Amino acid sequence: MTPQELAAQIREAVLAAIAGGSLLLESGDVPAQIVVDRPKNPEHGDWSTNVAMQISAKANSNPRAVAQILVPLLNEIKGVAGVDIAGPGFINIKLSAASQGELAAAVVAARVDFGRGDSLAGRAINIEFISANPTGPLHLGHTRWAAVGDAIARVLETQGAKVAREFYINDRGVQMDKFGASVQARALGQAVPEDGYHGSYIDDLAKQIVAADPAILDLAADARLVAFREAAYKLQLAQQQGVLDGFNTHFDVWYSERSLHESAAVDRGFATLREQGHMFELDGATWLRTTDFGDDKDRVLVKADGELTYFASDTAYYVDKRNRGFDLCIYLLGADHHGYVHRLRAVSACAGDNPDVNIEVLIGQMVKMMKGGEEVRLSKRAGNIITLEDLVDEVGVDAARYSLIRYPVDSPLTLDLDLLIQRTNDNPVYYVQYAHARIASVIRNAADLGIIDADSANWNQADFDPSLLVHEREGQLLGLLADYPRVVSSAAQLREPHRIARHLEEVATGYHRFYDACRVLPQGDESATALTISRLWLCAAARQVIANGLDVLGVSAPERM
RNA sequence: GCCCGCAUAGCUCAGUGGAUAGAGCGUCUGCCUCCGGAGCAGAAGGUCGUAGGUUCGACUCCUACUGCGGGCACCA
Repeated sequence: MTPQELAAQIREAVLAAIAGGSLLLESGDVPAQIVVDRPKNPEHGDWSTNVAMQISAKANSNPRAVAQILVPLLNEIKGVAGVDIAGPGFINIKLSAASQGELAAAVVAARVDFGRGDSLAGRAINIEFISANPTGPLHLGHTRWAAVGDAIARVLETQGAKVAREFYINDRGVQMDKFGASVQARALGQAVPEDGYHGSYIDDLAKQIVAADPAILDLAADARLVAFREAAYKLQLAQQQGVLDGFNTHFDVWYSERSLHESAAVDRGFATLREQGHMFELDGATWLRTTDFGDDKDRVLVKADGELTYFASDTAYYVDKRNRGFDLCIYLLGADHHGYVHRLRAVSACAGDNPDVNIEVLIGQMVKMMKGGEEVRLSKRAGNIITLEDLVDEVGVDAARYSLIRYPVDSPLTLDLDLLIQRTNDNPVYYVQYAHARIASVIRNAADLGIIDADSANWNQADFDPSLLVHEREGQLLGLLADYPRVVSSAAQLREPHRIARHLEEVATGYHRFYDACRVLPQGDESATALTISRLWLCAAARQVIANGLDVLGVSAPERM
């Protein structure tokens, strides 16, 4: 029995108590979702519910008295082995081994679908992240979003949402010109302007461009600058795309700011805002009255000199996303952009949308890196850039992704490179992957011994007797596996994939503890028993949950390490 | 000045109103004739920044304060 099924049965019991007159309550007062949690203390049973405390006030009673009424009804539920009242009114439920163990077969049968749900079915979600200028390599802040943004997209997809990962290419404006001028300067053997780009990658780009087209040096000055800018742009964008591909982060849409302007999307965006009545003229400029919707000042769209602001692009871009059919636009921004939250929400409102429904802005705090006990300073314009590739070269894609994902993004993150470089269980990704590889090894050995087929898809469920899984640590492991779908669902709802990583670490611990206490395969001249088979089912279920969870994080689940 | 985030063990950090606040690292102590020791078991280590409030119940929600990080543009 899954906790979801148990919750539904508890709800039935409460409704039955109301119908029978023992609880003086309207059926509408019963929460739609009964909370069923795993108690921290195993002595408190397999599952626990606080429903008695939730409804006691409305029933004009106290929680323990309500619990007393419910206990006999809960005892009637098939698969429930015991019900206790504890503390202020918790109801602790113990399941029979058979009922709890059935879950292993359910997991093995569901395979990659275990943990998926439909709470976001039918939603079209656009999630925009990284959106770096194509003027340099991706740095650590981008890398955090590459890992977390992709993981959020994957988590949303587990709940049935149709998700588009989108990268907004800031390929318009003075930064591009500075970039082109910097590359050109290096190609001509000149010093890069003070406010230009200084990394050694600028020299590399210059060399590549000249090597591919030596005639570029003979162009007239104006044309040459443009040629360098465009050539460097193409190379740098391709470099970012290649790096993200290797990082297992694949975008569905690469949206160029230039194309936004070329496609008249800006005009369409302005038309929408004008219809809604929030644009106005002042001092020769065109403004959006974002203060109507909580911004602290109104924002300029068109400057007095006729130039569009960057904010105009942002505004048009939002309207364009909505016109492309997305009912929710998620933005992942760095902490240095947090001032944008109010104005982006105001844009949504000015366009006639509901900011609480159609837009969501998540802010990721800074990533710091320590090396040799000192902070490594990050600077995009200075040479000393810590890039995505640097991190991956040092620790690999899996460890890089995992160590960035396992923390919530709203607190600053300090990565200790010296620790991450060590391939030890200082980095929990190895701990989780090790559990997966260990299970794979056990099942491989079982197949080699002829006990069972190597592929759990071919196992016969009739051989599996869940009632044999009576060991305390088998029960704890089953409980952790049963809780996985709820963890995924809340991770999706809260846009917090780190919850999955943390749960996988618990599952890995649960498996290692089980493995330590419960011998799976026969030893010496013993032969396989029904218990051997049942434990192999539990192993396969644990392996499936770890594999599914790692997949949501975009991290590999190795058969061997 | 205003806005956003954070403050939990020596360190790095989990903890979506619930029971005795957890993990890893570090320190100390145990467990390999046998399925992967990248493992397991145990010890020590906490006024959850401070003060109020809401609640049957607060690390969690609200208010103020203190400290730390980041941000304020007709820049991009």
